[in-house]
Amino acid sequence: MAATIKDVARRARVSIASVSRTLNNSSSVTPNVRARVLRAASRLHYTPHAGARSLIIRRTHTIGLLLPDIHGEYFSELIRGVDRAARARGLHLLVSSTHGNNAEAAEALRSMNGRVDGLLMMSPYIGGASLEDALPSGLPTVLMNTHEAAGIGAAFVVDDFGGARAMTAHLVAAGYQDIAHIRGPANDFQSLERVRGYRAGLGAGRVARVIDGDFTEGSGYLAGRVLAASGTRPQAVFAANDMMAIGCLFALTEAGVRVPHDIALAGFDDIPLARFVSPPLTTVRVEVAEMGRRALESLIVAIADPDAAGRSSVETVPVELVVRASCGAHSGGRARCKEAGD
Amino acid sequence: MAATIKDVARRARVSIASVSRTLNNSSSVTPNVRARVLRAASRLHYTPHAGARSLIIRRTHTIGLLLPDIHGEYFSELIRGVDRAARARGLHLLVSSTHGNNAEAAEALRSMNGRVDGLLMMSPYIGGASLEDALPSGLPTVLMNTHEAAGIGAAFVVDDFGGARAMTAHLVAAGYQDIAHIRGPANDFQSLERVRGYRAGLGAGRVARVIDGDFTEGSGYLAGRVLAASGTRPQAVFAANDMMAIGCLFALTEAGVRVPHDIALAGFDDIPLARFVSPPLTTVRVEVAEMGRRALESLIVAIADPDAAGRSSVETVPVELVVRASCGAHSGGRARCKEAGD
DNA sequence: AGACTTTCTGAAAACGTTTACTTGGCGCCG
DNA sequence: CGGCGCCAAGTAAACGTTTTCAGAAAGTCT
Repeated sequence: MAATIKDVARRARVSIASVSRTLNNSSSVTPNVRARVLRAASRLHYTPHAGARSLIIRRTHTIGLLLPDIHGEYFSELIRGVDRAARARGLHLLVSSTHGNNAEAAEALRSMNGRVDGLLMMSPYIGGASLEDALPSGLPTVLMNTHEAAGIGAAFVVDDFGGARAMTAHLVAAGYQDIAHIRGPANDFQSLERVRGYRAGLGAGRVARVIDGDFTEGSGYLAGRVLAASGTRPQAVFAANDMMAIGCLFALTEAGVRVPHDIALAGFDDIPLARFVSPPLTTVRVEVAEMGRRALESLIVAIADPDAAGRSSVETVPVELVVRASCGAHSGGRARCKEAGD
Repeated sequence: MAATIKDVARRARVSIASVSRTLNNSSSVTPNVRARVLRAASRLHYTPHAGARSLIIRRTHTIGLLLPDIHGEYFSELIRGVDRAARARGLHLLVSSTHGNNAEAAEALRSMNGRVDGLLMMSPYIGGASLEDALPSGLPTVLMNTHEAAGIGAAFVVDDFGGARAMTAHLVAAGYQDIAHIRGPANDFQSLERVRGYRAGLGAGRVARVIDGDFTEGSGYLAGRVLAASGTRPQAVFAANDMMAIGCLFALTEAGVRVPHDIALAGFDDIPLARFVSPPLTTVRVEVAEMGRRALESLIVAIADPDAAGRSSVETVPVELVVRASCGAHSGGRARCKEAGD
């Protein structure tokens, strides 16, 4: 159906080589030939077949983006950062999500081979077959938040441990004795790091109290219900991500437990939503869009210089404590506390 | 670097045809040959080159997704809907954003030719060159919320007019006389439809009051500031999308104007965030993920049956009024009623 | 005016697959 | 015992490009 370069050549009464040359103005062609080709191409609505083209020039101008999920504000932000950087470079994005399933991830990897110039992957999932051998060999790859970071290529990992420790320490410093933690899934690298940070931040005297969750709002809600009904309600709750913190906030509010008056609350990630809930959520800011941008830049240099790709540098992405009203330790004591406005 | 089918063939001492046959188990091969091929393939870490493969089988198992932007909850939801449906069908997604720039869109379209089996496009931008002739001919396409919907293929358009009219009518029925509208950008199809719906919903007696915006939270904030400072403050504000409504809400709250007590507020889209702000936002629900899913399904049938693609059916996606506290007309009459939903 | 250089164009190979066609070996039946 | 069909495996064409190489035409210099 679609016109090929042959059709254009035939119509312009030239060889396909001349068509190619005019369209890429690679080497000089006679004005006459050029005009004929251009006219034929536009008449036929000719659009080069990018697949065939990339087969021979060995460049697709596409990079693969493999994420555990593409839903939610966290990944949306990440994609945004990657997309901006990619578009600035004239690159396209082939996205895929693995849903924590390593077999699916391997399958996605296979089908990306020959379709992308490089790969940006985030795979915090732990367990199952290693990803390393599923990776098409020779494909430049940059990892994000992946525990197998070493040995593949460049990698960026968020300072989950440091952030969680700092947040816990902050709550401790604010005077809370009994601080609970709603954790993420057990097979998630970041989740583990945050638990570790929480434990480290508690210090020696305090006892850890960890509630299971899975990073979803629903699991946070459940945890909140349990906490509200519990006889031994903690003084503060630190959720391993913002969505769980928000779910928890809803459960608490519903149960008549006021945040931060009755219980302090904190999250992790600083998703855009965090500042919109009431009270605004104290959290740990992760510049996830920025991480995406940097990861892409790093991938680009790895693509340009495949030899140096061996140096597997792991870069830590810093995080920042964002203190808002929900933890009760807010400096200014903002007037916009909505929980009183019933 | 990466091994090709030839390398496998050489190592297994068979022809490349036999390799292909074993790997796709298309026709029967001797157990002996089969074993040799499999062993060689795994030894060499062979992964088929998807680009070359799709060149000859004329199928990429990828669909292109072209959106004005990929940022924000609205598009995130849309992508989610498309992604789920695509992954259920074993398809990949090649995403691109146009940022309201039709030239960029045309460029993106060109480079998608030969890389995708079909195209899912949302292009509410009005003006500039028509998209119709930028479309690679013969590429199955499904449009969403695009004013040029006719003549290209199947299309889905949200009932922006109906939703806006219903919302305005709701505010009128709630007793508000003076209802302002914060509109979206002037060159956006949906934006225009919503203004039109607003005007229709006002009815005969009332006078329209339209404030300019551009669908961003910032523009809503500005509008809110203007309104709060205005001597003739309206009784209700209907923003053309939720993000502007939320920006407006912040400006109003900051200026000490209470919502809904002093002024009613409503948005459009029902993004996830809408129910989290306080007061929860009255809005018009658009099942945007569902639209994405349906659009993809529709695209799949168009791909499978390219002949019938000519029937350019335009399907209207229904919307639904979601009344929460921010418009002051909530059933219970009090602001604290929490709207259920997920 | 002849040889040499320059410039443009076309033929053909290459990219990595799939697949139609061909070959050759083997058993079966007449 | 010879032809016939069958089946496995190999050869080569095809997909739509880019690019190298060679050839031809034209211009330039002595």
